Amino acid sequence: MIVDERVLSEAFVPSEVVHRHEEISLLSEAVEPLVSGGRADPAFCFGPTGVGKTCIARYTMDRLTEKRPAIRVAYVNCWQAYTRYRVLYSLLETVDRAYDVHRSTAKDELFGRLRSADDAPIVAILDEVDQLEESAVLYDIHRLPHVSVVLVANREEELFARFDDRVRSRFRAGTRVSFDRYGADELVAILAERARQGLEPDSVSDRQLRRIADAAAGDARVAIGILRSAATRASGRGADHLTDELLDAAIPDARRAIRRKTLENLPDHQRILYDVIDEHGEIDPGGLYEAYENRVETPKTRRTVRNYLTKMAHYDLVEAVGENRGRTYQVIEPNARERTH
DNA sequence: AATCCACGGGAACAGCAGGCAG
DNA sequence: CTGCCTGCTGTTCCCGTGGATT
Repeated sequence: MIVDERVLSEAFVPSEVVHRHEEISLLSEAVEPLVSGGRADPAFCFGPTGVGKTCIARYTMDRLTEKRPAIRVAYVNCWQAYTRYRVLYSLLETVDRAYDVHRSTAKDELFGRLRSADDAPIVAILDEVDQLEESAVLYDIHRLPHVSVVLVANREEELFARFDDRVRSRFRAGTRVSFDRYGADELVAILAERARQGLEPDSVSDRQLRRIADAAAGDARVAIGILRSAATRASGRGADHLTDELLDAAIPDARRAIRRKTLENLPDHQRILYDVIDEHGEIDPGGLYEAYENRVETPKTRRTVRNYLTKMAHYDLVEAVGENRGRTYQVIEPNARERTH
């Protein structure tokens, strides 16, 4: 029943984008100078999760390289590359200058390499850029005349709050493209297109697509996740179309699956912290550390645990309620609506 | 007023991977 | 191959800040 699994995956960039034409043309305009050999101002994509920011950024840059093939596009996800070193490394990697770069290459060496890779313009898409711990790397990149950046993040205010002063002033100019949540009709159109490309004809009805769209509440990632999960189950039992029962199972699944995946990727100690918080529902920092301490053989220090907790709060896994003395921690439920991440 | 508790920045430190000389 | 060196990363130590609490 599934024809092409990639079409239903999260990283898939469709060759034709449904909706978002306005956003695409704004973004294309911003990078247009590159076509004629100029330099583009920084561009920003802002919006909540699952509204197509990353997808559109990639799509638009793909179209750009069609116009001018010499342009190299580097995609960097700042969840993984959150230090200056990793960002530079990741950029070099996609630009193909990472050949003999190794772990022990000095940062300035990496930067120098990127600087000398100026035979063709580079567009750096920095995804989830609000996860960057050293925003100064943006300033470094900005100084390179042959590198243009597209920054992808959730909210402008929070992003700029994390910047240091130099970066803030440098990036004040630039094109902002903001993405709103999809309406149900738009989601249905997106799903229909994915189903057309990824599934056998008639394996899912319009009414079912509508149901998925409603359940996803404007989040295309969740919507596609539901479709994928339902389709996988269906083909697992040899069915040639989706049944409503399969959908019933897939809908609550999709959000939880995303959560489970992030939890699985969490290092052990952080997982345990999460579990403790989850079991208690609400717990004060002292009690949390105590419980954690009893559960592992070699506990990390309090300071390290604080680092973990701030990190986990960033992932939107846990939440600190209150200030100073009366502070407590609790988990954020995956189905919490309208998260402010 | 003194003490407690929590937070987070910054410096120091340890572990590790890879380069390189012998 | 071995041992030393370099430099990133994660962890810890130290400490100032600020709001409770006694």
